Amino acid sequence: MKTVFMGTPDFAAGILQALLDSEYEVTAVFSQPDKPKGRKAVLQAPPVKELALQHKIPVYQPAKIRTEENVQILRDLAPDFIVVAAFGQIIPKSILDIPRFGCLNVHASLLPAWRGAAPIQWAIMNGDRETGVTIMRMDPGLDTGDIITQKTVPIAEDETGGSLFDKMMVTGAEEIIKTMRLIEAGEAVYTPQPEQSSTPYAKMLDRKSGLIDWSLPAVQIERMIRGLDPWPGSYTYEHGKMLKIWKAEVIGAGEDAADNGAEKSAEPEAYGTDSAGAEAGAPGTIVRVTKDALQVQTGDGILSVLEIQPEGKKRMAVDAFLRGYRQTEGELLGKEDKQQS
RNA sequence: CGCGGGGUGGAGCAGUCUGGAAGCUCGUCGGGCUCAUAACCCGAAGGUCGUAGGUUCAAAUCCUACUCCCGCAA
Repeated sequence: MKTVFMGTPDFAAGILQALLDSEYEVTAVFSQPDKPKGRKAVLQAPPVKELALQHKIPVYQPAKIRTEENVQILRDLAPDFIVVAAFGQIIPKSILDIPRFGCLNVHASLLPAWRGAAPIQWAIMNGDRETGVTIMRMDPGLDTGDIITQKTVPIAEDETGGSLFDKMMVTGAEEIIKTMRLIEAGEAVYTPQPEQSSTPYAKMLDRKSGLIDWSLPAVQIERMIRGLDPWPGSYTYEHGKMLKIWKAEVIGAGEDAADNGAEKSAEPEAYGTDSAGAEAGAPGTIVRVTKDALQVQTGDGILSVLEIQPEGKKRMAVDAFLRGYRQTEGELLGKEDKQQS
C-alpha cells in the first residue's frame, strides 16, 4: 500500500515513525520548508524531514501545496493513502480526491471538540479531564471531516502540554495504523461530525499567548501555565523584565490547604497590619514571600509560584530565585516597563 | 554579521563604571540550645572569579580574541 505522509513537527514525526514501522510503504513525505531557527537564524529542517531523510524517502517542501505542480506530483505518486498530521497547510480538494482511500488526518482532540491548530494545549487550559485522538477522513473544511476512529486519553492533574503531547503521539500512532487496516479491510465506519464544535476554536498559539492575566482565577492561570509548558511558556513582568512561570499551585482561598498552611500561619511574623493591605491588593500583587514560597494574588484565589525563569536565566525553583532576587511583599507583577526604547 | 542578559565555593546573587585583602542569602559538615524542629546560637570545609592572551607594581574589575548558557526577534 503506497502512502504519502504530510506533516511537520515532532508530533507528526512520531506518526511517520509508526508508518515506517508498519506494513505501509511511505513513498514520499511532504513537509513545510526549512525555517531559520535559533539565535543565529540557522536554517533548520523540520523533524519530519529529518526522519524521512534518514530513511531515504523523497521529501517535498512546497511553500504552497495547492499549486498545480504539486497536485501533479501527487497524482504521479498515485498513493493509496495520504496521511496528514500537523502539516500546517490547508489541503485542497484536488489533492483530497487523489488517494484511493482518501486523506486521513490524525487530530489531537476528540472532535468536534477543539478544532484547530493547538488542540492539546487548549484542552489543558480549559481544564478538560480527558481529551483524545481522532482519525478522520479529511474534507475541505477545517477539521470537519468524517470521524473514523477515536480514542480518549485522560488528562492528569499535573499534565503539561509537553507530557500530553507525548501521550497523544503514541496514541495517534497506534490509531492511525489501526484505522488504515480497518479501511483496507472495508470495515471502516464514517461518522459525520456535528456542524457545531462543542468548544471554541483551538486557535494557534504564539508567544504572546503566554502573558498571564492576573485578574483571572488562580485555577485558570495554573492550567494555562501547564498547558503552555514547554511552549510558548507563561510569563509576566517583574521590574519590567520578563519572568516566565513554569510551575505553580493554587492555594485554596479558605479551603483546606490546611496541612502546611496552618503550621506556617501559626508563626507570629508580626504580619498583621501590613498584610491587610497586601491581601486586599490588586491581582498580580505579591502577597506573601517566605524562604521558599512566592504567593501572588489573582482575580480569585492565591497562586503560589513554584518554578520560575527570569529573563536571560535558566529555569529555577522559587527558593533559588528568592535567595538572589529578594522579592518584596506588596510588589505588583505584570507591568511591562515602557521606559526603554 | 538581527537585538540583549549572563558565566564569581554545591544553589541563587552582589562586587566590575571609580583596579589594590573573595562578599550576601542559603546549602553542606561538626558542635550547642530545645520536648522537638526546616527555628535559633557557635564553628568549619569548599572558589583556576568561563578560557586564552594583553596593559599594570597590582586585574573578578581595564583591553583583545574565543567559548558556553539564556531571553527577545524571526
